[in-house]
Amino acid sequence: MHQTTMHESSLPSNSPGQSNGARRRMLADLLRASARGPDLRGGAQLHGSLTKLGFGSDTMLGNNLIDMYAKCGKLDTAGQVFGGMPERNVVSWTALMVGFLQQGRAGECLRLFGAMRRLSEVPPNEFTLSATLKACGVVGDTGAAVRVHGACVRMGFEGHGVVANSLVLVYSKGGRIGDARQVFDGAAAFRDLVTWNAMISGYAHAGRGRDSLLVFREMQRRGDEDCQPDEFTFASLLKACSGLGAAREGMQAHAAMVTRGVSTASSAILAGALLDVYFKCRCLLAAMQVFDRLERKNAIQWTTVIVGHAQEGQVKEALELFRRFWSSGVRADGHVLSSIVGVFADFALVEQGRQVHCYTVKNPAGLDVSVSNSLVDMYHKCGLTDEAEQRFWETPMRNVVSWTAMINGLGKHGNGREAIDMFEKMQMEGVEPDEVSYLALLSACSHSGLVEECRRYFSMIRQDKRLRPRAEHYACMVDLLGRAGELTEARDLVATMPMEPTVGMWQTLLSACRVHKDVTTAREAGEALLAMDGDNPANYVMLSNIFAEAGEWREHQQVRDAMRRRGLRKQGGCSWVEVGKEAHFFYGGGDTTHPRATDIRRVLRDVESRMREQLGYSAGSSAHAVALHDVDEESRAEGLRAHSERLAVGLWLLHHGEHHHGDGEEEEGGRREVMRVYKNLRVCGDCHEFFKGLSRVVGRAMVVRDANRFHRFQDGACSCKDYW
DNA sequence: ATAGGGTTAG
Repeated sequence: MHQTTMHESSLPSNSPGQSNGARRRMLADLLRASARGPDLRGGAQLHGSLTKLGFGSDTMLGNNLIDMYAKCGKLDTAGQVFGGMPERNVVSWTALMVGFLQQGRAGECLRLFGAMRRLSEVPPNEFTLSATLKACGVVGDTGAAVRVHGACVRMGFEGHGVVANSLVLVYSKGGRIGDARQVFDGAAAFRDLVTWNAMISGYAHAGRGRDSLLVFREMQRRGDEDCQPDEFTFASLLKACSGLGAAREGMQAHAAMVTRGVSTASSAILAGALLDVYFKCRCLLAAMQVFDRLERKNAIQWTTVIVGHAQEGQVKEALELFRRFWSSGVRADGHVLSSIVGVFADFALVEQGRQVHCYTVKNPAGLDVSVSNSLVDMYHKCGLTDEAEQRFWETPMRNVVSWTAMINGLGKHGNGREAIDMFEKMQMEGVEPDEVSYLALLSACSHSGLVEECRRYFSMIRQDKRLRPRAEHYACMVDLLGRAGELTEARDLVATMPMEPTVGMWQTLLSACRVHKDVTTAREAGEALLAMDGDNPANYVMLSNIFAEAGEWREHQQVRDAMRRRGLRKQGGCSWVEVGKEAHFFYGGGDTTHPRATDIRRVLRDVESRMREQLGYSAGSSAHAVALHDVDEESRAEGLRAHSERLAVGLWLLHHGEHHHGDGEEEEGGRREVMRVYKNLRVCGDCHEFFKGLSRVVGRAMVVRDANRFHRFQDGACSCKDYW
């Protein structure tokens, strides 16, 4: 931070021959400079000098002192000065309020406003009211903001710029975008750049990117010289583009920034918004160009690039960036940590997540309940129920999110009864369920096939006056009915529910059609799905597979052709495995880039021949494999051997020397380590068969997490009952 | 004494 240096010679006490009034003004100027610094030492020195000079009771200088101490983060001292003043005016009150507000203590700012109204005769001015409105926004009390708005009108400040700007902001943040617009329109006569920026940001915040762009264009069209876009304008504009996924507008905004000389160096937030827009628009190269050029990178910018890569499936790059971030020494806060743990959860990178867990034990951010919740979720998604539970019970101040993470985790592993127990315990601890926790519960019941319980809880949400079932809750019921084989009822629910069917619902219904081999319903659902989400290759793959498995080769081919005509390609499979605290990635179609690729193939052939001898297994002979690959038998088998999930398992076996001794030795603590492998898509049916046999011949449990669920293989069987 | 921007767990 920039420091203002104070020289002894510049102190007024050393400048004889000045009038008292001139000294007083000079002290005020110097205090303002110390506040800007901020320079506490210089400011405190001035405090001493002005007392010596007999200005101890001066209201203006007292106000300057309050401001200076507040800007230096010394609110206690600012409060002492305030308390010791013989006469306090509106500036004294406002300076202290703004001080609390800027130090993030909005509640105290509001209490101070209350005290001012009750205990003093001093009327508030436009700055007092503006600070109060902002504080209402920070504590999320829009109702209080409306009352303050009333006070503004009564006192004749409504039209004042500062007040209007704060009103626009507090209304748009409080979800009352219509009221914000009304204030904005009413302030047409004295709009300044801040008013425009407030409205642009308000629309962006409310998810109304189009309106945000329109207000920006209107400002541009007027071409007012005082209203040329600055870094604040561009930050909000970019946020709007990002929300819209509007790559072209985002790039235009970036270009306009460059021509206007607004650089990413002028604000870290602007740089962050620019990164965000490029990631949302999937322009990773452009994003990284911006990122690489940043001289100083903050934690949020690092998080944006890490999460941005992960969301594009570029896990390897995300991890590399995380490593760089971790060693850069940039401090991470709770938000950053929970976002990053979220990435590890999505990709089941438990060792990476543990690293963060260890860090949080020593770091104050570890106390953040959101970090704890994300760790609970991560352990569940990595299949480590015990560790998730331990972390859950260690969480202080558990909230509804903590409980939901547990309900969800238990549900995903097929422990529906335990999930219901958790839901009941949560209510006994006085935590009210919300929509998301109900959703977790429904999904847990559905996964465990608890049809009646699921129906019961579904009707409970409808009875709860606070809550309303959303599309996801209906989707869950569709899933449940689909799994139970009640495809007609599922189809009827989709047709009669009070909202439009979502893409996810049709996908769920389609996958149920696959399990229950219902080609008729599949045709209908498939048609609706492709009409809504025709750019997603996974939909074509699912539908064509259903036709193939039913022997409807003509329709199978039609769907494949439609997909090709659209220029869509099946998303590449990718699997990974953690060995030696390092994640190794394999891509579909015979990835030979791993340094031990040859050894891996050898190990897999080894195991396969043992499976053939002991269990009569042969690659590519299962019904799904035959249906899915319309090629000759030998190349079909070769293709399956090249599947990424098998290569990942091969590396695990190689690393643990497991293929040499079938019974394996006991590992530390007498517990045998479980093989864990992850895949971005659904595990292929033939690999599923392969893993069953494998768990038998190596005498070891394995957990495979794919895009859909967990599979636990043990002694020749899998925990999931509904896999094709 | 003077308003404005980005990330956020289930």
